[in-house]
Amino acid sequence: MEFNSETEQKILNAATEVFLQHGHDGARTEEIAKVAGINKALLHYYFRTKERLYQEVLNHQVKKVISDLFASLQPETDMPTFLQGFISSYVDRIQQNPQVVRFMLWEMRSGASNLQMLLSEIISDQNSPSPHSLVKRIQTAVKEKEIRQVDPHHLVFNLIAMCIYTFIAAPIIGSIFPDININDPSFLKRRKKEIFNLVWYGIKP
Amino acid sequence: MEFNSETEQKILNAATEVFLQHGHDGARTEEIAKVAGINKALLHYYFRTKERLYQEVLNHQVKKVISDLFASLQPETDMPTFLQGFISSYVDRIQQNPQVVRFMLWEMRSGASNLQMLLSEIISDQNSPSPHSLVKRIQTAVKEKEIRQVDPHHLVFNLIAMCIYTFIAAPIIGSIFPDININDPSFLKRRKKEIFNLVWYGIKP
DNA sequence: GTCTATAATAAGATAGAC
DNA sequence: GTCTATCTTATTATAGAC
Repeated sequence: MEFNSETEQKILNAATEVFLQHGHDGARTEEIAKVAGINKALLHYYFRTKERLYQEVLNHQVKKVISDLFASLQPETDMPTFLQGFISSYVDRIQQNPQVVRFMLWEMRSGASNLQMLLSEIISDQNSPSPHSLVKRIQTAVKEKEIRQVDPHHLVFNLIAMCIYTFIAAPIIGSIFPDININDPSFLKRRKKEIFNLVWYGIKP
Repeated sequence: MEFNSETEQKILNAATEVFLQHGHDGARTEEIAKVAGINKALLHYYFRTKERLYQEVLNHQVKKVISDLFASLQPETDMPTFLQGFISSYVDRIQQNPQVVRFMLWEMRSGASNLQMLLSEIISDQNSPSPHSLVKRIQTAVKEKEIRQVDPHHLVFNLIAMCIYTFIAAPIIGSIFPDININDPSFLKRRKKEIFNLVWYGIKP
């Protein structure tokens, strides 16, 4: 197991910051170098091209997003607790780092075959939890009449959608409803509660 | 009232296509010219710079997205019909043109002050319907106990989130659940039904 | 109005000294 | 390993003929 040199890591961190903010096309290697506190030449020394550096960042971020998403699932608890836990921890995570989602949704244009493969790999790895765990927990709940008849996939989509939306649409929301402050703790609390209520009343038997 | 020349319009259409796909930074004026069937020089003749052309496109698209979103609201109908109408027409619109939403969410980084202003303008225009109409319809429903106590803003966020999500996350969803085809009519029908059921059961008194 | 040719600049990548 | 200086190429923008 080889460890990255400190410099390599500094470049990776800087690249992550810059790529997440500007995307692949908007990112400038010069800015990455500047943020890392080094120069372009050294960047090329470590990563050869902008493309390779981008792939490293993308790879790492995608893995992190997926595993973060399902790391905190507690399938053994009853449905309301399970939902509340998922919503709460997921909203917190997104709020702490909304850029990742914005970045992924943008860069994932249909036809990004490298990403398709990357995702397939991650999902098929049996050790790590996957969206399928979430789907399965809901399927079980339906079968045991813990909740009403509902399409598990669509419920998963709906949950993720609601947790994500306000944070990636923050600038829009801010312009349209000036009195709402997305990052205010009271907003967060409210948000979680409203999502949970809608979903729980929406699916309880 | 002056009308755009045919060529000007061809360039605008091409620019829209290219900017929506690649974003501001990824778009190339040469590609725009090619798609429009003209050359770069003519593009500059009409729009002077890439920046101005971009602003035209952005301006037009943002206005369209907002007005489309609320054009089909029918506040006079009862709540279930109202919801069903909104969900159905909104999902259809997004599905027909998911790129616009992806583009807006991406380009709206916090600090895009030109956009903030643009949105404020559109919203404050009393003639056109705004998100506030949707909020108001829900407020009324709460007041008249047509639905349970619910935060109108959050319900609006939730509705929009669910309608949008699957379409901008289509590539991700495709990779994780290979057996789901977002553009299949049966998926669309299912999607609308599941959103409506979750929301209606979730808010009925 | 529309084109070809070209200038001006920006950005990625490399050579070579230290 | 790290830097400065430089090359090469891509991209925006303009000049000038038709």
